[in-house]
Amino acid sequence: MRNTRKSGKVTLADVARAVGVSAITVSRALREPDKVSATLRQRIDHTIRELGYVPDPVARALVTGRTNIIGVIIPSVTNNVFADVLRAVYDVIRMTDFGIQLGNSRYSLLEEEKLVRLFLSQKPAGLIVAGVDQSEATRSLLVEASCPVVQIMEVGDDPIDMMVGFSHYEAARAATRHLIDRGYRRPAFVAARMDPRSQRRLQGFREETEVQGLFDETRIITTQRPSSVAMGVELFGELMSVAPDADAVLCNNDDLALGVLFEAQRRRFRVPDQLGICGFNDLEFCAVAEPSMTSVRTFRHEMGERAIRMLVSAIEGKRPEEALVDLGYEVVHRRSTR
Amino acid sequence: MRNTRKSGKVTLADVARAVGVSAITVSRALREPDKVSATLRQRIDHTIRELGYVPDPVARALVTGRTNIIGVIIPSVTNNVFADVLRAVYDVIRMTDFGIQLGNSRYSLLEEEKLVRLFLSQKPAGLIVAGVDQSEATRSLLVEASCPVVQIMEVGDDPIDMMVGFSHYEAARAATRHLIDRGYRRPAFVAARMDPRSQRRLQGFREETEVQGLFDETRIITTQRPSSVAMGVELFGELMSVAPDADAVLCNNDDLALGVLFEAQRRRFRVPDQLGICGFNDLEFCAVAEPSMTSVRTFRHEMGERAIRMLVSAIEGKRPEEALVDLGYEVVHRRSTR
DNA sequence: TTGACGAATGTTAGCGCAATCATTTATGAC
DNA sequence: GTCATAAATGATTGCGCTAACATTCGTCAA
Repeated sequence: MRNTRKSGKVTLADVARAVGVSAITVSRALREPDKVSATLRQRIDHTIRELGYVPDPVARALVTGRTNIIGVIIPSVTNNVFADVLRAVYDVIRMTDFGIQLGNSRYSLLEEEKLVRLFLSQKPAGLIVAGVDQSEATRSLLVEASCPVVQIMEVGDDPIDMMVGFSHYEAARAATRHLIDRGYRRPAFVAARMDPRSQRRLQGFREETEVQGLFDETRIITTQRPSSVAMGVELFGELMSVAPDADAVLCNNDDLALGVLFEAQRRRFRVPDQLGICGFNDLEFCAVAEPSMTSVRTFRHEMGERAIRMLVSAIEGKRPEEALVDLGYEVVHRRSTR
Repeated sequence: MRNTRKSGKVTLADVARAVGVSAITVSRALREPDKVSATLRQRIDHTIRELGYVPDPVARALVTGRTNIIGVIIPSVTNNVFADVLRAVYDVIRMTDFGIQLGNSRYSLLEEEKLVRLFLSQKPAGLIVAGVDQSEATRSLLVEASCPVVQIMEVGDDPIDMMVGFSHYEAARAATRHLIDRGYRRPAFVAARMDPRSQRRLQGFREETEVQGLFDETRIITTQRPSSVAMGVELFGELMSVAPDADAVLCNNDDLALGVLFEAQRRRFRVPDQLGICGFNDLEFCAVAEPSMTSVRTFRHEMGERAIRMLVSAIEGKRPEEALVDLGYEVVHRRSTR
């Protein structure tokens, strides 16, 4: 009957009675120790430990109208990119007594909206959401929300509240320029899971190649299906059957790039001479791959860290001066491009 | 002043007043629709929508003593293994109105204990924790907990409550046997982040090689540092300097295996003839690597799914017959071993 | 028509805590 | 000693909801 065990709960009132003070004094000793005399505070602390009192966050939330839960809504839990951001979030909130409620919108605006409604109904202390492409309804929910909100992964005009990210368009454009600078003349773009960020990267690729007079629609291979290494293999195969003369591939992420690399090796392509490969995100493996992988470095850990710090500051009433942080990117040239 | 906006909250009482019934009737219409007459239920539903009433989960939790939050405590958010499990959890939970509070214990028993205390104080509906090696204090907290608990990733004697996983010892032993069966006579074991599961895999490797008279301490390379592809590269380098005659490597996970593969390619090893490589977990990339990677398949998605289903059933009062589920494993032979 | 019984709805109380305002107790200037 | 002032502590109230018990209504057999 583990579900029905009496918990023998110790309340504030119990502590107060044991110490011989009123409940509110114990409450204050916990939350504003300065406002309670030193000796009393000690007696209270001692009794709390003796009785094993643990504050009830639910009751506290009911009366204050706020929980100490920070909601984080991301489109995927398996994507390494978000995992890195999350890790940073945890590294920071570990020191605090905030908890993280994680929502997975699975790249669906509808599911995202449902999650935002659900989270907001629970009175979160703050919210972190990925991207800038919320539905109108979601957006207005967040604008009206009575808690701070940070959008991450991207930068854009009119943040809902605060924002930390970088320009996917610019990053992809810089990577494309890199390929062209390295002498590749028939660059291709390969992408899966065409979410809004991927779309903007494609746009960066498109415009840079157009400007340089090297654009060719047939060298753009995309799919809505989820991204994976295997998908990189498949899409590269498709590219080779459609545009076998492509001499470089800008991949929408490193997983795809790894798949392209494997498949290129299977087909005995000489990388980087015959085929240049550029990934996106610069996951840890890029540096040690064989050959090492050129990629666009993004500052995911810093993104998570900045986001959660801004959020916590805002929760505590100290809004940051800059509501919009652009962390930039960096094209890391390695041996998969000449 | 987005923090102080009046929310103009609509309560149960408001709905009740508008409909002309008592609050409890509205409450019932929401939670036990059968107990309210059809016509009244319709009027109530209509008014709820009209007024935009949203139940307050905090108030509900205060009076019922339970939230609808399920706590999940894992040691790492960047490890793909846990991500796959999490994804399954979300796939199931999406249909329900449970939320997931995710805790990251960072492979520390102390942090895990802190998290369990924190989570339990918040009256979760249920708890999922990774592994079977909780501290004594954590364990007794969980045993005393007034909610169902599922341990995942491993199986072991005396579950705290319920358990879904597999035997890491047996899986590693089977992989070792595979290497030996394939004719490798000087197998090595490479591992990072020696958590309890890694220890048990090492034990499996050790005992199988001992039984077969092929054990050699110098071919065991481990480190406490976190696992990564780069670490695979490094540890393989170490192995080669200490035991250059090793003819196969059982890696503690696929990331390490990928690192070993890259470094082996750099050193012009012929895989699988000169060097066999076996990973662990059979991440998606294994099947499409070049050469494709032998690995031990583990059923991570099913693990998450079973765990969350068992948990939700238990929350609803229907305990599963079998409290302990062993999902097994499968050695997948590919071209990285002959 | 009566009464009995189940279905439908209502009344009361309180979950544990903190906001608000009220009171008491030190502290120190003169 | 007196008074003003600050510091420390307390009483009351209610957050929004549901458990437990209480009442009313409708239906149908005799």
